[in-house]
Amino acid sequence: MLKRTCTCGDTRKENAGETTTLSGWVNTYRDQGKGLVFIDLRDRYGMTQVVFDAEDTPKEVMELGGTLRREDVISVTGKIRDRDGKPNEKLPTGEIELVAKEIEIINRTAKLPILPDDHDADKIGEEHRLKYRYIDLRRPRMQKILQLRHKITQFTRNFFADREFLEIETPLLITPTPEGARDFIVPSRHQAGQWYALPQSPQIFKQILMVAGCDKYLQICKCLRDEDPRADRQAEFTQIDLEMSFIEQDDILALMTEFATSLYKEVGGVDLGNLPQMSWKDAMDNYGSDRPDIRFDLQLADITELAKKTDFKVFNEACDAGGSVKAMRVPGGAEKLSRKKTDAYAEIAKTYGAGGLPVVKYQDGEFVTGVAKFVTPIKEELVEALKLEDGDIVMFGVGTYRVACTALGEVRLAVAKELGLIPEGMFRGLWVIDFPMFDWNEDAGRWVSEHHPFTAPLATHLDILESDPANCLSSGYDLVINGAEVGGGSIRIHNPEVQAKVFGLLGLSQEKAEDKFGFLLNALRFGAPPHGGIAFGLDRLVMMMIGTTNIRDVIAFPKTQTGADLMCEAPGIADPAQLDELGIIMRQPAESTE
RNA sequence: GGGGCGGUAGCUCAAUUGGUUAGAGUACCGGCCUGUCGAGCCGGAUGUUGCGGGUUCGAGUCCCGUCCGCCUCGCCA
Repeated sequence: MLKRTCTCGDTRKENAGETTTLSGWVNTYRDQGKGLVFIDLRDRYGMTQVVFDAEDTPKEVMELGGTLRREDVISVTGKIRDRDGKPNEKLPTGEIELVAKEIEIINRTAKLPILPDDHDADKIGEEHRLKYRYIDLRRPRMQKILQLRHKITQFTRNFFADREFLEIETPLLITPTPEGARDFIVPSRHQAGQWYALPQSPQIFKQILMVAGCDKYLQICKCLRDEDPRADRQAEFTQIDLEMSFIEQDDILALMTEFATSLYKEVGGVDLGNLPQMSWKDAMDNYGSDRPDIRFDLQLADITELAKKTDFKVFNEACDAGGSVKAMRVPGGAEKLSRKKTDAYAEIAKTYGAGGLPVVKYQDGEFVTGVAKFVTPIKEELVEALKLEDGDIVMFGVGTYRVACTALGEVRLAVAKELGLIPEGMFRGLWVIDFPMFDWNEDAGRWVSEHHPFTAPLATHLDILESDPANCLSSGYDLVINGAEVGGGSIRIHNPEVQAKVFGLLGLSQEKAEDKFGFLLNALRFGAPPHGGIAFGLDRLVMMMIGTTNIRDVIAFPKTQTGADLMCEAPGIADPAQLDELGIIMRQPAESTE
């Protein structure tokens, strides 16, 4: 094999005259006739033009050059030539070209299903890109993403290694636990009928590492949750997982702020600024979300008390049921937002559980259209409360507190997008803190953890943990950037009695808690240090820095919405002998007989 | 589990009201061309219209079912 002496990305003008060998894929070929063929040779590092020129290239090499097609793999040896007055300004190597003297055609390509060209690859159906991932990943854009992802993990390892964190692996085959996401399960051969679970996160293990005296832990690890995916969510994803001992919330937030801001600065070239803290309540109240996008203003106001004074049935029913009425003033919205638009926003509100989206315009000192007749009686107070100005539009979120907030919060995002209120290229982050410990789940008829069952209540709220769980706040915290949750964590419970109380509130009997989490409760009994930590979503960090909303773009081998890997065709059929060994009998689906 | 969009040549798409032989660009194949750089020009080959059924003289088009992909609600401690 002709061994390469440099890559397709690093030859420059000053290398002119040198003899070099390049290896790579034929990105494109331009056959000018019998005496002149150009190819762009591509590898991970870049692209270099190779020219087969009858005046300088041996005849047999010339002939082979003419047969090259896109994505053939070759090695070429030749002399670097200055292109003088005719550089290709699109390429870093554009000032030179390699004049072919010797060629080895390593592998011809079969007829290509897709082309790895950034120019048109974004139009290719994702199904094809996933099936032929090895071709798709050749694209410069995908290579750039893989490299960025590597830079982020390298930066992370260095940052935390410099601060005494130990990278420690935790098991993939663990025991199924109640609470949380649906587990992927794996059968045990030695103990037929018993099952491992794949970890939803290394949560309990990293806490036990703290009990084990490891003090500072880091792992970049896969987490698996058998739940339906979304554009920004995949059943199999990666976390930057951290835990520390003998610290308090502020210590973690300070260190993680330093990590996040320096990561964004040094890898992303972006100034995150400082990361303000906002309580969960303020986030919900003012932005209608526990992950507020603070790149633009447009805040919500609570007008529940005012709404009670109206005769509007929609308001009254929500208020009578103990719910809320939220209002959002859109400056100048009366003209900018047509009926068609506000109808579309109503559909958004409905998907988040609201009955609709009452709307009113404020023009010439009067409320007009929509619910004008219902809110006119509270005109003065509403104008005052929302600081309304002529030409504004007001939208209302109505329902339970969470529905009213989130429905209007989602409309807020849609309006901002429509009106172009979100500045391009801006990154704004914040810490959301003071989460509630619990959320009441009507279906289950019990409290469920807002964060997870190991999250400690705020020290100042420990006394109301059992007496008033609804108002008990936790020491949880989320890092939110541009309206996306990129990380979250908490101070953990390190006292077995407190942990047992929380399990109790979650409806776990003492027996079941001991059965399912006994190893954690046990560990806490043998000298557990105070500890806490955080996990960042690596995929989300990469997505944000690369500017994509598609998580599959930042994963080398992602899965589809039904959990399939279209390239390797997972999941697949297991051999009956394998199943037999595991003691598994398939219940034949009725319709699968053909 | 629910809602929405899509599936036609290797790829990206078109195809009128249900009507002739399902077209175009690109990739591929052949030819021409000595400075291209998304090369250009000329020609060629390429189809289970996702799959199964139905309506009809006639279905890519209409109906039913089903599979796959994407977006989304629920779900994701």
